[in-house]
Amino acid sequence: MVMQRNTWQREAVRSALDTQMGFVSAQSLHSKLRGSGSHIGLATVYRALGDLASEGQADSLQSPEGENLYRACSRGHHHHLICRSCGLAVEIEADDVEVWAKRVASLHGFTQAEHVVDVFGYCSSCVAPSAESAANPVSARK
Amino acid sequence: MVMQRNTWQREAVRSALDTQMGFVSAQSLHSKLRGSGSHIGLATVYRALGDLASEGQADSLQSPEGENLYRACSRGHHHHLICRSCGLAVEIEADDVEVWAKRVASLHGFTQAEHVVDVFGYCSSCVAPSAESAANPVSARK
DNA sequence: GGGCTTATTGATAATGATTGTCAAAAGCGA
DNA sequence: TCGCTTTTGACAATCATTATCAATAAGCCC
Repeated sequence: MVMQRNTWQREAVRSALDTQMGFVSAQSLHSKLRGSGSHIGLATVYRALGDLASEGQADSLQSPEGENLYRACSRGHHHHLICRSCGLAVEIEADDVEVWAKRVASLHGFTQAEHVVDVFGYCSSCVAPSAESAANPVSARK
Repeated sequence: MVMQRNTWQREAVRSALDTQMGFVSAQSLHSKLRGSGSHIGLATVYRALGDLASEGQADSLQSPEGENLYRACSRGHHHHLICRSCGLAVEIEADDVEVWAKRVASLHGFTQAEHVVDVFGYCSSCVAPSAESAANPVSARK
């Protein structure tokens, strides 16, 4: 087992993530840090975020555009309601869904089920862009 | 409006997708096609898949590794139970989840809610790799 | 069939996020 | 402080995907 060392870089990433409202990409967190004086390396930000995520201190998900987004979070498994405009994320309870996912999986003979459940929308502050005329909302996949 | 022309390439992609058990990436569909003689271009496969997806003739989702996966499918909105090993996908009904997602979204003042709900696991043919010893299952994100 | 117009193709370059490399720098226990 | 090891960071390397653009081929009218 490897000894984990404490570096100011790791702290910088952790606290930058803490001050963040919603989910952020590694790239934008890196530029924010650079913007505030720190000259931390990009690879380091990626590493730190990856570590935080695997330690359970951060939560990660993929944006519809395929970027990996992170958010500070210490609690266990849960899901999010994410604003497509400002990135605001609300943690939501989804016990029903948990149960449903497990049931569906075993019903079909699947084991070691994991699930991806996230809801995207526009929060009340970010009113939906031109309501009806939005014939092609962001990330319409189907 | 633009006129849509019928090319053998488009057909090739469509039928290659049809003969596919589960979800495939554009890349692997391209190599499959090349492997069977056709010398269709990669960009064309991407374009064809994108078109199929936006016409509703194909279904798309992101793998945990960040690739876009496609599958032939003509029905409306639904979700999948996907085998992490062989890619087999079972379409699952999730009316409860639909309702839940809408309710949660409006409960928090979110509008134009879309959701991502997919369950990954190992199908009965692909027994989970060394059951218990799997301390680090594929795509463990948290 | 013969042209004509224009959508489509495909080889390749470009992009953009993420990861690998490796020498230099910095933790931390002694 | 010393020395051993983990980390860092600049940069190169990957990898999926998209843009470019000249060459090709569909659909159509004759």
